[in-house]
Amino acid sequence: MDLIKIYECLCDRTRLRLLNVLAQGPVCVCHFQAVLGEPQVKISKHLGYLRERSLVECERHGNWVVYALPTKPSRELKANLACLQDCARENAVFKRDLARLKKIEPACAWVRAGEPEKAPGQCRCR
Amino acid sequence: MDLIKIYECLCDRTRLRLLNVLAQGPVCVCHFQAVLGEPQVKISKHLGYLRERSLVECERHGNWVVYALPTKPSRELKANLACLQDCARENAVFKRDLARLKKIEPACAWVRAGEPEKAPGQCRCR
DNA sequence: AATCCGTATGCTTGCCAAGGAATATGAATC
DNA sequence: GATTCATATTCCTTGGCAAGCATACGGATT
Repeated sequence: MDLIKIYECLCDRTRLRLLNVLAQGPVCVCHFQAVLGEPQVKISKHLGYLRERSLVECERHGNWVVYALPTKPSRELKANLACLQDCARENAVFKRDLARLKKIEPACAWVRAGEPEKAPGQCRCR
Repeated sequence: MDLIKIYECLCDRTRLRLLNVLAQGPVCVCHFQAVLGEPQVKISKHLGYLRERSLVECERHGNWVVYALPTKPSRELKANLACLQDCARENAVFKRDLARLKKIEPACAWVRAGEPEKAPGQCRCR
């Protein structure tokens, strides 16, 4: 049952926040740290958890690792992510995260534009 | 976050099967045993788990205890149950359960009709 | 009151996940 | 080649849940 694997990923607060942010587009790990305000280990471990279970994909560009939702999600995953989006819309925590993401956006424009060669020497979003 | 409580309930195979069956209407514990083919303890414990977290409600009629989905589910719960239904549609295990439920239906018509006084002296569905 | 039936609860064992501290990796810069 | 930066992994402790066995409970029947 793939469904269970999905629900296991969804039953943690931190992972829900990660997925909610990812729904806006690809994001680099340091952005997650800035947006969620959680320690690096925590973020990295949960991303690893999601990665092992194919709920996210990642790509390395130099020092930076950019995470994104799967390009070809299963029917079940697509349905549940949509449902999550629906539920997140009215949630204070999720909305706050998205607000912080927006503030950071200028610093990570290169990610959104898919131009890793424009990445700055040092992270400027924290 | 109520959402997490919901997902915690959904990340177990047995509980998913219980909820899938309940989506068809109220069901008594002995029916679950017959439909899922799982031991009584297992069924009862998972129903208890769901009950504590308000994903199901129950009502006692003599020896029998009839379980049902909440009469007034939250927005989040409603959305996720609908999503589950959507995902379950094409799943072999879920479909098999519903087929077994249909076979048993005559023996538990009194539940569906809301007529506990017509319950038989002994359970006839196992 | 003794018994039977359907259902629930304690108890134990084993596993897995979360969190944090320290450390490792891989890539870039000096 | 040594250092710096972003990210990942390891080790450890703690807590919670699944499963099964035995037993308790509540209601009906005799």
